Amino acid sequence: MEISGRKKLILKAVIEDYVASAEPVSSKALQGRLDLGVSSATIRNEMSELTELGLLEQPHTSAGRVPTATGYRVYVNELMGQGDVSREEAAEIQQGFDAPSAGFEQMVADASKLTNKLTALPSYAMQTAHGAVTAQRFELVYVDDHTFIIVVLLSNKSVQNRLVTLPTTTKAETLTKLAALFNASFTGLAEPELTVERIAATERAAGDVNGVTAVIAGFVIEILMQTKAKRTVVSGATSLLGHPEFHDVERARRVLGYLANEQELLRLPAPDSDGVKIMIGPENLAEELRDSSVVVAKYDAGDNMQGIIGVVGPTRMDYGKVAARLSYIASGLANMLAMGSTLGSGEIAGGDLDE
Amino acid sequence: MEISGRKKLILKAVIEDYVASAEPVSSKALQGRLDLGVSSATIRNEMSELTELGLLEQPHTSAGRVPTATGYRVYVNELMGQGDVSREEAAEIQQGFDAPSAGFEQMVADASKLTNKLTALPSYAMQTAHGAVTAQRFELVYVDDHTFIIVVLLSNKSVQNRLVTLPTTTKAETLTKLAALFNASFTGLAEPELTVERIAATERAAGDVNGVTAVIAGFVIEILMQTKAKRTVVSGATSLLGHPEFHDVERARRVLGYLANEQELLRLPAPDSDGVKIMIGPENLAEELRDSSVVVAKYDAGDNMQGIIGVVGPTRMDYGKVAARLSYIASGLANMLAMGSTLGSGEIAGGDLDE
DNA sequence: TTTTAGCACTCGCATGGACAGAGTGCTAAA
DNA sequence: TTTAGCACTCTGTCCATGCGAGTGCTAAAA
Repeated sequence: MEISGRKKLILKAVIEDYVASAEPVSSKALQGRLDLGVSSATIRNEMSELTELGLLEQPHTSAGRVPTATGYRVYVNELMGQGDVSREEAAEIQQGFDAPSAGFEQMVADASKLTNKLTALPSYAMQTAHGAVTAQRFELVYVDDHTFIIVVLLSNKSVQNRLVTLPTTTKAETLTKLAALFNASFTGLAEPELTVERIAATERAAGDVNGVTAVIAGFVIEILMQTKAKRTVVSGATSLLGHPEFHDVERARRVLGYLANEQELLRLPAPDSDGVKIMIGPENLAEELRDSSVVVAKYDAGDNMQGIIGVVGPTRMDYGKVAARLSYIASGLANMLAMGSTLGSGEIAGGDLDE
Repeated sequence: MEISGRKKLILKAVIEDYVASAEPVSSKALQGRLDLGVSSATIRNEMSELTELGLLEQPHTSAGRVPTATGYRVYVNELMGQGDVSREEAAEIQQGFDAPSAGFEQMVADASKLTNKLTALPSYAMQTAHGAVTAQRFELVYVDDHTFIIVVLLSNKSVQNRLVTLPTTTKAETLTKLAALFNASFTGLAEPELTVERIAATERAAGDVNGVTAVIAGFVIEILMQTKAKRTVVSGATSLLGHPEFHDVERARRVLGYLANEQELLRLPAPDSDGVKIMIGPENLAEELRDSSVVVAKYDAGDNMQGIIGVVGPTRMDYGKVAARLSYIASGLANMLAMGSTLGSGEIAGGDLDE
């Protein structure tokens, strides 16, 4: 389909006006706005054709025009300017990342909060590793004869621990021995490879009769499984209610319900590579999002770590601005994570030791 | 103020009818419901007096009656039956607690989810320790020359860790020595007692020139501070929208905004001892909750651990039922936590090792 | 003194008509 | 191809009307 330059200008103007005002846009309003040197009747004719092309629609016969999902799509693909991030926003983002945060999960959560703040839209984020997560290093910390701590360093650089209290007695030497055995036999293995046979072999090697080996192995399996089950964090779900399209409670509830469901969020499509993906209205597979839009950025923080961060909002949103901020935040986050994995978040705490 | 038995009966019936229907209650409806052997006119007279007493009110002159906050208060204090937990619900709660969960934080979060499910109201929960949290045990796990893990067992039985990566080299022996020094000098101390002098002393004792001691101490301080900053978890905020009083988006937004703010939630009053506290409408100090109610239970899980779990909802709620479920869940949670700290969550994972 | 039947009264809410305003679509001329 | 002009359509608001629910009051009954 071929659409004239003027039609494009008009479509762009309709969308930008509508995004700003939430009101159907009239031919007269455009005439004032566009300064094309043509009358409102001409614009009316063009709008009428844009409507036939399925890019605009009328809420009712004598109302102005409103973009359709297809209209937004054309806008996003061809017409929209590169949104930019203002100096103040960039500063705010920097500041958001400068605040000390404990561990990768926290950084991702902070980035999501920041996104919510800068877009006024609910934001979601999740971080994943390519391939399977394995244990890299085990440690068993003796606390007392009935208590010890399991510490596992995972291949995605996250550290997990469990406090174990048992009725049976476990000596410090036993733990030392077991930790060595686990480090020898179970590092680099993914969860399904921790078979009963291997565990039994370790138990024999340790000369363990109390079943501590099995208990520890159980926790390790649990940890690996929980890490495999990717965690999603959602920030600022309530912001949705600030947008007029969600003043209808039922509609808001559908989307908020969707956001509250981690499993669903995981199924949202992500960009193929680094960059931003935009899904407009009915382009969303999820029924609940059919009248909303999703903008999501993917980032790669090296070291086998990657993740996505996105927002959900009304189809009437400033896609350029949102996409720009999102990708700015995503790359900032990627930097922070990459830095964290080489320089250590030690930097952060080391700085202000004395207060 | 003295109110007759019949007035009490009528007040109770008005409240229970209104809670069920969300519609103002008429004298005729009560006549059918109560079977007092009196006419609607008599009931009307009583209702009129209850209105003068400030226990009921009329939305408009010719409407039925609706309870006031004071009315609910009298109901809660004197009239309401002991809500009970059905067999199915008890089973569901049990089941909710049986699911394996990792660590105390997770158990509390699960209990909050369960509460949300059983009350259809947003639920919040937080766990605190009496007095200051101190470190009980330190461990430093060597990963490679530039990487190690700090593991701290806290007095509230939670284990925290940090992965540290430094540009400088730190040998395994150094870490072992440092861990011993930290265990000797810093256990049992609260955050403000980790003074610069003590840290410097440890640094000298360790012969540390690279500043690792300071980095570790920094993390420990951070961990203690974060633990002191109590964490609140909120579940099912969206459920609020299911109640007709929150079909007004602005009103819903106020309360949801409040719930999203951890700092605010921390300021909510808690019951003085074990038991349930109910705050009705304007009894709430927080402006945002002035037209909502809060029901909150406190539990004590021994071992210096205690916490609260509560719900926020419309003043029109079934206080008896909510309070009963809440205290049932709270005591279940207390049990689980107490068990966890003696028998170990080891029990949980130990069970199903082979699948 | 308390209860009750009866009735007038009030108020909310739904319905329908009238009207103004916004914006379009179409036609005929430039 | 553009435009001026005009008829047409649809929304939103206002007002009047009527209905129904429920009360408050009064005067009689228990």
